[in-house]
Amino acid sequence: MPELPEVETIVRELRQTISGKAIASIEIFWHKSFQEMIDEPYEGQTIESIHRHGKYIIIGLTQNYLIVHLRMTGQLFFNDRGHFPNEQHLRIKIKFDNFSELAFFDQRKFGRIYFVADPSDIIGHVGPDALDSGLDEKKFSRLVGGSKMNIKAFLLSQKHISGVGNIYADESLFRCKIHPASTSEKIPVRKRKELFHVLRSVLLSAINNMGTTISDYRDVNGNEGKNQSFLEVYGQSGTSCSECGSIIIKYKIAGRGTHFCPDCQKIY
DNA sequence: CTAATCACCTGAAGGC
DNA sequence: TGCCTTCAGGTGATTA
Repeated sequence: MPELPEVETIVRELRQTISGKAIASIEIFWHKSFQEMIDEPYEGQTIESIHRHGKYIIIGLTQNYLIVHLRMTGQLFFNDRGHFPNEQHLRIKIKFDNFSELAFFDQRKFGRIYFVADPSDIIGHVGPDALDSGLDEKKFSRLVGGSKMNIKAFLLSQKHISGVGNIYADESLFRCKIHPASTSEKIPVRKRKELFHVLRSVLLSAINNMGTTISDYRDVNGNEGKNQSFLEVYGQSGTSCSECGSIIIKYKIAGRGTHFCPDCQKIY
């Protein structure tokens, strides 16, 4: 479900809702969802910081960390009433004082919350965040030029650049007029740099729109995003391309449903 | 290094 | 209505 803009939206809301709160207890309803990597007490530890790296949420506690990955259908909801109207798919509750709590719902059970001493235990192998201030067009171009993967697979692999998933990969490649099956290293330097800027602008405007809700994504308050009405290719197969009028098509590239305009997007 | 396939899970949608 | 197949915003392991 969530890619960088959805996770960023959640992180910003978590800062508003749970910063400074002390953990009273954690209730686990699906054991695999909670990976306790260290034998330390989390009770009494306070939420000191909340950050994001790619699609991972890093919650800094007094001594240790909670790392959250929502995978396909994970959701984090905050409330201060002590219960939810519908608790189907509820996997974990992090309870604070005075009945407030952060709940992790996850229909497909792929998501995880890890309790660790060091975030790099979980995200050490993850590449730079797509919005990392240390990443520039030159570094991005060099990363793309060093890969023989097709560009769709390159963007989806989190080890080169992290945070990009299926929706924003397709949208960025469309806006850049690059065919998703293009070999990364064959894309001209000029186009690689253009892709860097287009990718960032696609991600930033999705953040401004509070993320994209296709089916499951909701923010911490249960609200849907607004970015889905601005998609040009994702989920648009059969409609006409906004640039040339050709029919947007969908087929499997890099093992994923991939949407693009067969006429606008050039293959390298 | 890259590519393909399976695995992890549940539920919605489409074909018959 | 019911059964069967396919697909879904992710990623890690395994096997060519």
